[in-house]
Amino acid sequence: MSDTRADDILDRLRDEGGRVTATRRIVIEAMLASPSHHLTAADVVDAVRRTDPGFHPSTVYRTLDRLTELGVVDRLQIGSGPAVHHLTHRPHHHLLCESCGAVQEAPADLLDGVAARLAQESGFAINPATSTLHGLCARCAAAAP
Amino acid sequence: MSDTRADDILDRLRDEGGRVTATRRIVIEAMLASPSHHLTAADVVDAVRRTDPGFHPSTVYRTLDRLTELGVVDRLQIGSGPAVHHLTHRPHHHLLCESCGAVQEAPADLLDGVAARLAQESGFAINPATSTLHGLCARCAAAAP
DNA sequence: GTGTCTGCAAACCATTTGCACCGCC
DNA sequence: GGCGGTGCAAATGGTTTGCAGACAC
Repeated sequence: MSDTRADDILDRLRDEGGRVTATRRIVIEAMLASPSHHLTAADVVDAVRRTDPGFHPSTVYRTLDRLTELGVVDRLQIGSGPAVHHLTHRPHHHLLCESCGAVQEAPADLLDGVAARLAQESGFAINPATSTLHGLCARCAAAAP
Repeated sequence: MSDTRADDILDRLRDEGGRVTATRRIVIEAMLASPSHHLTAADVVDAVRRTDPGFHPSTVYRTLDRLTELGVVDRLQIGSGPAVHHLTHRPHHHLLCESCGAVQEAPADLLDGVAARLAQESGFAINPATSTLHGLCARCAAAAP
């Protein structure tokens, strides 16, 4: 169940010297329960307020910061808009549609060849978790010329 | 000379129905003269104010918008910070170092294979001009474990 | 009890917008 | 002279911070 998963995360948090609070449990459970896998801070606030109205944005930002530090959450800056977050799972890349704003996942090995080439040619080491390719999703590409 | 290049750009601007003003000439010349190829709006304001103190940020934003629309300038959102701009030249990708913030250019054909694979597998069409790969530059990768 | 979290308000930064005036075409 | 550009101030949106009280450990 997701409770188990939430507990695992909270245990990790405690192991790292963090404190397990009702607030944090609610945030993590909201993220686990969310149908979308790419939540803005505002999305999290909305979701959490269903359980606990009077919840404050700054708390979400601080909680997400902490969870990101901990490696439990990935934060992703897409375009100039708000950052999106998701619980860490298997590694993957992201594709952002510049027309409709949708984020989709791409296979983790997508950039392996590119990474090898870059490492050799320039020593640059790609970070798959935060490298987002921009472009047009299939739907929008079909709609545009 | 850069004057020639500035004139070319201003001519294109006029051809598209825009107006050639002293202000815009100054902005373009400042970008041509800048040692860095990746300028934030604030950088442009600073550069322009050396020629014309009392210059206003909103004008820079509007001018950069117009030039971006025109295809003369590329705008690039790197991380959560301010957007950077450069005059359009040969197509290329960008590499952002997540440690030191440096932006470097990568060969235009870097993602050709990836683009072909994505197009085939999911119909997603990469936009090379705005796709920035994140990671660690050679210097920072060597410094970190 | 002590150090971390939280609520709250205020500050922050990059960017956008509304409005009146100015000046290119 | 008409429309697009500019100066200016104020608003916006996302995020961060300072402080005082609350709570996990």
